[in-house]
Amino acid sequence: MSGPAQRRITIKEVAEAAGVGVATVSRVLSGGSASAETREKVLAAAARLDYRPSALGRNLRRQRTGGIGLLVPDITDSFYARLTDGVLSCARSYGEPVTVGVTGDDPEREAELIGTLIEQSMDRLIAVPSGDGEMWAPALRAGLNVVFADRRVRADVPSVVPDDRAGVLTAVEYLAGLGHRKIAYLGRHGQSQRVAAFSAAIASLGLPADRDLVVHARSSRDSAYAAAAGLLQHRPDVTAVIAGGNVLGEAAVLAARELDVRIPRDVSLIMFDDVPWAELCSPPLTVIAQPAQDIGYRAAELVLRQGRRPPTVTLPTQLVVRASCGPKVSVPRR
Amino acid sequence: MSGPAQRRITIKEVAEAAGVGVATVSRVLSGGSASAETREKVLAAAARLDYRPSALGRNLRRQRTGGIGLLVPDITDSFYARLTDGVLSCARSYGEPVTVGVTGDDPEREAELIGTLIEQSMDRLIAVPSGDGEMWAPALRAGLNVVFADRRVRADVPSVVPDDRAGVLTAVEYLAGLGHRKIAYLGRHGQSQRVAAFSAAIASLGLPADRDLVVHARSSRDSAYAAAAGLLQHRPDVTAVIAGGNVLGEAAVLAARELDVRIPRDVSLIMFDDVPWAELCSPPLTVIAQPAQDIGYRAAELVLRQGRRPPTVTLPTQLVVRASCGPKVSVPRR
DNA sequence: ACCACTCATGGAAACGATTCCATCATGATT
DNA sequence: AATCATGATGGAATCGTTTCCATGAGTGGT
Repeated sequence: MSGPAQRRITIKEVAEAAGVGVATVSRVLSGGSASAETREKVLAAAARLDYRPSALGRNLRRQRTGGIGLLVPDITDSFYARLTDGVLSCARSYGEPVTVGVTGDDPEREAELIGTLIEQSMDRLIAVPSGDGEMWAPALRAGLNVVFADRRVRADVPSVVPDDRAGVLTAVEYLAGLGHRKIAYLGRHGQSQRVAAFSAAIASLGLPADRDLVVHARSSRDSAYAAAAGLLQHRPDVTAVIAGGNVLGEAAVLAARELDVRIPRDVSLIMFDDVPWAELCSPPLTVIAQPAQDIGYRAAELVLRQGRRPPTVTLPTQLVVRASCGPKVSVPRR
Repeated sequence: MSGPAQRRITIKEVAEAAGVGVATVSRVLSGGSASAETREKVLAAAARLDYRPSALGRNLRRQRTGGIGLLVPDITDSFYARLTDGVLSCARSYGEPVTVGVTGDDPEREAELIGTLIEQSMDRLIAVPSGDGEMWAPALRAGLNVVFADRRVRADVPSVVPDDRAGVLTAVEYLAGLGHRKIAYLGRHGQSQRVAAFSAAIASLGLPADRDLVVHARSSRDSAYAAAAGLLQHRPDVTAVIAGGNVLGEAAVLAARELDVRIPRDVSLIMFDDVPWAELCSPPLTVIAQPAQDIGYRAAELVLRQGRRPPTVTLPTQLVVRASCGPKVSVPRR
């Protein structure tokens, strides 16, 4: 099927064809100094032979692999897909390849993937961290150039995150303004920042604190559905739910339908992350939009442009009001 | 910030620590023959020093980079995100890293990305091809091990594709059974297979052929919306639309709303690719489900397991009836 | 007791690039 | 005219691994 796998042109052959030494070829091709005459000869020979320098040789000598590693919990989640798109978009303009891994929010899998990346001598990594900060100590000690995206678990690693505090506060204030007092937060693991912001917001508005009002799911759709259904079923007193991501939001809508809980009549719903279908949904979902693509792009910039790196870049979120929130019902459901 | 970038342990140091030669270490670690005694010494030394072989050195020597390249048109599109997930899932079980690039369905960008991959000596590639078959000749000649996914543009390259013919036929038959005769296909570039299948299905059912009933969009959401709006606006006689992907379907629903065309009363809609939100949509969308994840998984298997490779794997699609199709209206719109 | 044969073992070459360093030519300065 | 500075150039070392090949030890057979 495939041909005789034609051998690759090496720098030695180019040198021979141009009648110069390999060192000169290398210099010309990587912008070193050379006389106009030899430069031309080398360039001509390289073009004629269609020479492509092998990244393998270069990387071995340079002791580092170009390219970026990217670790996301779930590429199927629109938020992380867009984040990935941002990374790829920035990396492309630098001509850097990106190696993607999905962690499923499992610290063990994450560690395994980091291991693979280190084995490849990859020295730049963008990650949506699953585990706690401790886990990253060995990777950092190995000289890995890490940037966190979406979540921040260590102060000594540059991070690009959405403004969770403001986003949560906006959502809670909006719901409180509608008269809601029992507001639940439906989140996934790894959102400690947001849960903290949620509790703070609840407290600052003088609403009743209740630890059971934050529910956690794992990263699968099944787990999200179970968490949403559990919340709606066991807490008929909550009148508003904040879903901490589009998968959670989707699960909440589905669970509400199944349980015959109407949105927004019976319970109001705000979803983190604006996705195209939020508008198509019935009812159209009120959301806190997050700049997923920007987060990825900025993280890639940070990891590619070494040097002065701000500890944390925080990107604004935005409340988009549609039709999934209404005034508090006067009598509790059921 | 980052520490003194501790130097990497090399095989030479392990050999020294174990009191053997480097060749022996290499043999032990890659499963060659060695006496039980030395094997143990080597393993102990490697463990003690936390030795990780450098993929760089290995790859240079072996003249090939492990890992898989993956080229998709748009990672933001749920279909390709799921396909990617399938590839990653299979690759993970082999411990192979995956390098992802997005082509935007632009043959030029695609060629550029292939170049980058070849530069990395990557020799395995899974691609959703954007251009025509010709484009791939150089890559194949370079000894690249290619598998196509989702689309098949060359007979001499193994491909994993959904059963477009059956899927389209099912959709057209379903709509015809509802009484529709003017059925439009809203597709994107690169779907020549499906367009051919569409024309064949129309013909086989004795429906009027009309070339203008297939409309093409580029891969952006804007382009999809424009195409959908154009179709609905200029062809009030079509009573049913088949959208060739979830982005197109989304655009069709949006455009229909904007133009006050009601689904399914005014026009019926079938969307290719089942996505979670299809059920949440108003109305819930009737779809032709495609096994996106499976396509990716199978393609990865094919590219990883060399040897006997079937020319084409075709995976079944499935009609999922929801609420976006109705009987043909008796009077044309407007 | 000698030969043939197997098997573990380590030295060294190879992969393809970059880069240090020595060499040589040329032009400028004393 | 001799010396020095400058700059272009090519040989060779280097990166970390795998693998070829030679060596030596040990075993069994005649």
